[in-house]
Amino acid sequence: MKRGGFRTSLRDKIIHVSLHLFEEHGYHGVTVKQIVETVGTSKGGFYHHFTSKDELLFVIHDTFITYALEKATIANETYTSPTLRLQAIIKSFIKVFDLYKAHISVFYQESNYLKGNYQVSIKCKRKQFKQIILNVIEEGQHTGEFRDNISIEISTMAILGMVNWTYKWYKKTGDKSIDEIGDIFVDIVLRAILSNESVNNNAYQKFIIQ
Amino acid sequence: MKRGGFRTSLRDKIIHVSLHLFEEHGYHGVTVKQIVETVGTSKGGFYHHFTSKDELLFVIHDTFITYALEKATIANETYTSPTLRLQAIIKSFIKVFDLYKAHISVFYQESNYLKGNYQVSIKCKRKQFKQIILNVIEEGQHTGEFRDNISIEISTMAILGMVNWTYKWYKKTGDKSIDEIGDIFVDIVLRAILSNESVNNNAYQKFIIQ
DNA sequence: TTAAACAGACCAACCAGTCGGTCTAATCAT
DNA sequence: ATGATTAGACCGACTGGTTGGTCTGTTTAA
Repeated sequence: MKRGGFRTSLRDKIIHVSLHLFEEHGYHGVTVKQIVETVGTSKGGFYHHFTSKDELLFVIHDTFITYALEKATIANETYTSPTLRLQAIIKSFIKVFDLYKAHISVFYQESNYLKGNYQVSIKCKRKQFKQIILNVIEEGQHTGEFRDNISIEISTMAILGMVNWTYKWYKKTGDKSIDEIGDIFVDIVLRAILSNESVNNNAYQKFIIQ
Repeated sequence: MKRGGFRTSLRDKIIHVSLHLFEEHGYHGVTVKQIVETVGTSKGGFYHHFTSKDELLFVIHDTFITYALEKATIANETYTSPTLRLQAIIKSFIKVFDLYKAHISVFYQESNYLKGNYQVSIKCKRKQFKQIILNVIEEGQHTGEFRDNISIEISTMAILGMVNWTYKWYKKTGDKSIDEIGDIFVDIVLRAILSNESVNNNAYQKFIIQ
């Protein structure tokens, strides 16, 4: 049976199991022996599908960041105004948490253990993601939708921080859904960076309350 | 010569060196051998001052969180209005980054490797810190300074995320000083959560521009 | 028959922590 | 003042257990 076949392959099982083990105990807190025992396979099975434990860590990183980047790009291309774009990006990104919570946890906690080309590849995609937000804010300042008396760079990092940090506390069983959280984040961000003119227009109400 | 003497003790040297090694390579990426070689001491010297590598990690965590907690408490006690309090807390916290950037990096990247009582002790202080912000926002909503149509919990996490994330990107050599960054953060947060009445009062201008 | 999928014993390297010993400087007895 | 005593600071070879990874062999499916 080839990779991507109609039955879950051992490869996928290993990723799935490792993900949750890494999330709980950290990359270094989990041994390959533990992984194969939990999966119900052997060292041979593991190393048939992965060249190293490092590669497994990379795959986990890559699946998440690739997905997030794709969603952000789509959100960016779907809308034309910076306000709508920023809103869509934030909401699409926060939604990723429902799907990839475990990936993200591992991503932010273990990314500095990635080695060589693995690290280079991931860092590049991270940069692209940040750049998307940065561009939107810059554009919004030019069109006058966003106030321009605030640093683009710092605003971007503030937004990224606010959203990224969610991995530390978000739980599916919490009393706020990821959609509600996303709405609040959009509210906070837009209130903070929209220009006074935009706020006075219906623009603000329209986008926030939707 | 006793600990805390007028010359930097070996203990302090070990902490200082480990800090920067951990920051760059992660706790698991640094061996005790590397530490003692960099310091210019020996295994014996290391284990004379620390019972384990774990304890060293704990000490690093503890010095930072204890300091941050103390500063937040002071900021909280110095002012009476929630707006001023929140402003002071954010600014005091962001200032900690200048002093303890390395500690904070290690803190957020390795805290889940702390074991047993070490972990319990740190988690407790983290909770206290979060609670301080939570209380301020709650109080602000009661006094009417902050708008009350926004979740206290999510607002708190948004603020914490925005500020905490700074450890990922802040550099002393960057073109924004930590003070400027703090001011922007305060601006963003207050714009986002002040009630419309507060904004219309001079309160807003007064506090932001100071 | 063949090639991929998997099993599991095995290994070399590594690493946190130990332990007997040395050095140094302060304290004390004479 | 000076030799004896002592305690803390520090040294570094060594160890016991662990870990990522290998290798040879077996099963399975086409």
